[in-house]
Amino acid sequence: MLSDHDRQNKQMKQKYNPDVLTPSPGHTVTMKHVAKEAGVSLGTVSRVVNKHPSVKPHLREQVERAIAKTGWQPNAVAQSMRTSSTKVIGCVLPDTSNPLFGSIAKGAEAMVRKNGYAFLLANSSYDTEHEIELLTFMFQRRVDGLLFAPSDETNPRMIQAIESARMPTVLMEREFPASCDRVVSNQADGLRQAAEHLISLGHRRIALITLQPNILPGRERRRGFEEALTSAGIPIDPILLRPDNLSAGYAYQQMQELMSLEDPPTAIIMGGNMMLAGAIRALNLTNKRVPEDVSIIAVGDTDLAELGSPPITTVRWDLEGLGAEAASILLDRIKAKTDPKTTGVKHIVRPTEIVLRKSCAPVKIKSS
Amino acid sequence: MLSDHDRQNKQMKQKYNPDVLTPSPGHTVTMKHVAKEAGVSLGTVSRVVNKHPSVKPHLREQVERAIAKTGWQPNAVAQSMRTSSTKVIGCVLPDTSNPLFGSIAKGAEAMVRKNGYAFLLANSSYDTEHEIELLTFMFQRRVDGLLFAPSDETNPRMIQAIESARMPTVLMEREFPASCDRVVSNQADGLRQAAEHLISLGHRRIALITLQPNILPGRERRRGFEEALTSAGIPIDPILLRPDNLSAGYAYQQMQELMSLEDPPTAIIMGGNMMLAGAIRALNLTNKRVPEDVSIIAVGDTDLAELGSPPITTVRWDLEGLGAEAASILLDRIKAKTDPKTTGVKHIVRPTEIVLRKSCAPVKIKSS
DNA sequence: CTCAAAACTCAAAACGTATTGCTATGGGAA
DNA sequence: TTCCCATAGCAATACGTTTTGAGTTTTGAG
Repeated sequence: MLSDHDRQNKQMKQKYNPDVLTPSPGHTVTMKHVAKEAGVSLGTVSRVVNKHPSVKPHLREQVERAIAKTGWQPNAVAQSMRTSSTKVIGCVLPDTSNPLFGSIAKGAEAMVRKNGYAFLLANSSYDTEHEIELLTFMFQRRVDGLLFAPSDETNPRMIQAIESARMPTVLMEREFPASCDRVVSNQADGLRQAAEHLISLGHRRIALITLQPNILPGRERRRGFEEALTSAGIPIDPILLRPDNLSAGYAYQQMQELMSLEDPPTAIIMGGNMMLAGAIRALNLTNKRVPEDVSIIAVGDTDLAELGSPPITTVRWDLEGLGAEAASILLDRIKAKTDPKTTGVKHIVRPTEIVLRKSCAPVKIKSS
Repeated sequence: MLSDHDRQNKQMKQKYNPDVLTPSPGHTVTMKHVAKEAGVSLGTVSRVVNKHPSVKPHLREQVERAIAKTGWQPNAVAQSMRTSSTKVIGCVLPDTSNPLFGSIAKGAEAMVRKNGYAFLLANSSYDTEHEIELLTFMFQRRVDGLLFAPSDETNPRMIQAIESARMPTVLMEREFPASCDRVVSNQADGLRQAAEHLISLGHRRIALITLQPNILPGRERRRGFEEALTSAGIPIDPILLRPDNLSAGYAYQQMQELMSLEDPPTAIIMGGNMMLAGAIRALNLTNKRVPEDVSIIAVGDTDLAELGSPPITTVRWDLEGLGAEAASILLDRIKAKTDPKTTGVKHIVRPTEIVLRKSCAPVKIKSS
């Protein structure tokens, strides 16, 4: 006699049950096929796959043969469904074609993959609204965690969004009032080194072109710069501070303005990794020579800085390492299932260093 | 009276059913919560969400309020499960920190995102075995399609792997004997232009440092180069052909060898986008001047080429556009559900161009 | 040789959504 | 007023896994 349920089940079989299907090449093969092939139940197949100890060697081998024969591959979607863990780390960056973010992404991706997670990448094009959309996008995909470098830390909508993002998040080169783990490089110190180097060469009129203060590196670079000047007893001339943008175009334009000042700077720090190109373009238009007429330091090391002429002194730090460490912290968070709100945020600061090349010279004695 | 199933169901409710749970902040909120909140059935919520026409405005609004109130967000994992489509495009590249691949990735990612898909990225580090693993990784995650640039087109294991990969795939800058859509740039033409330019300047001893022939650009660059020489009636001197690797280090080393030949080339083409840096390093060690002593053309445009001194003549093409077009073709494939094996492969060739700068000069009259 | 405990295996439930019949709830026509 | 039809809404099912609670077999001791 058949119970209600049996009948139901039987009917189902007639329509859908893979038991009766030969796993033809076109059809997807599931654990059911494997179970059928091995003459064993679903649960047993599962335990073989997941290396659960309590399954006899005999059966285990039988199942493994069946897997090989059917060519079954686990379906990560179904696994995610069942375990409510996607094994995916999301990563939202402004622009991965900027080698700065590209390298961070690479380091993060490697770490993420090494731990068996997948790496879901999205560029925001420096657009806060887009970033907010991407946050919900990542949440809807139920990523297990998020690596994030927002474009504007001060935007209230962004602050609100990150506060309510229901996923473990690690910020990279950024910080928030909200309690959020973060890993950053010590830009203040890098700029301090750069400024001190110039000061030691006798420069007193030093300009800084850098990012806007609504993201951490913008603030920190300025802070380190100003601290170095102040320590040396050099007053800060606001006209030499150009803290508004990170593009090459901005650097190009500010460079021109600075050089045409009536009392131009004798040294300029390019506080953004794309800026060197803009600066060189601007310099090419003038008859100023580096370092004879003006000393230059770039923040962010590149081929152009190393191999251009003259080679440019830069501030550099380990981008891939930063991405990797951020990923690592995130994975720890996920594994430990702890919340920064209760456990306390993790705040890593990584070193920066100055690499001396040929773009800085002692200041020329001013006609006095 | 309760049927078996009802009892079962009831029991279930006592244990798990969200109906009786207040969707507390910690708990995940599902469509069930929304249905409960709206006093409506699950199916109705689904149809509201999916904009199915047959739901009264009154109810629709009610459901939307419930969604807003509960803060429900669709679970993409469950959607993938149900629809057996993940809306994810996988992308496997050798190394995204190489700006060549980084730009391709960026263009692809933008296109993919624009179409509502997610972008799953993985670097293979130029390792074929790793690439094979990544193929099965991508399959297990059930990506809807794959963008791929393998590191070795000739490896039989790779050929086998790509043949049996059960997902729509578009190759970028690569080709396979297997029937596979692909989009490539016209490297042969680019190299032809480069070689012809040098020939027109009187050069006859032209060297080519380029990638190994087991990937398409390696073969095509060499082919274009040799065709140009042959057309001009210039014999090909094997000693000037260095087709083995794409790294800066290789270029550095080959450059040194070439320059110390007893009959050195008067012009050199660097057929790899990372090679210029190596070449410049090598040149910096010698007293050779560019372009006076040796003319240089680089394949792949970079800041260093544009802004170094002298600025380097290069062959360039639209990387982001290439990535975007590859993604676009893949998405079309997915939408149309067609198979290259039956429909015929799509093979896009995109133009390359030469950009003339200051690194090439007429050949010096040889002492004769 | 029997029985209790231990060791395995199995069937079924659950994850959150989309969809398919089907059942009511209307409204309109006769 | 009655009957029928169109249609809005509902309940149930399936997607492919993992896991649990409930058997069932094996083992070892008495």
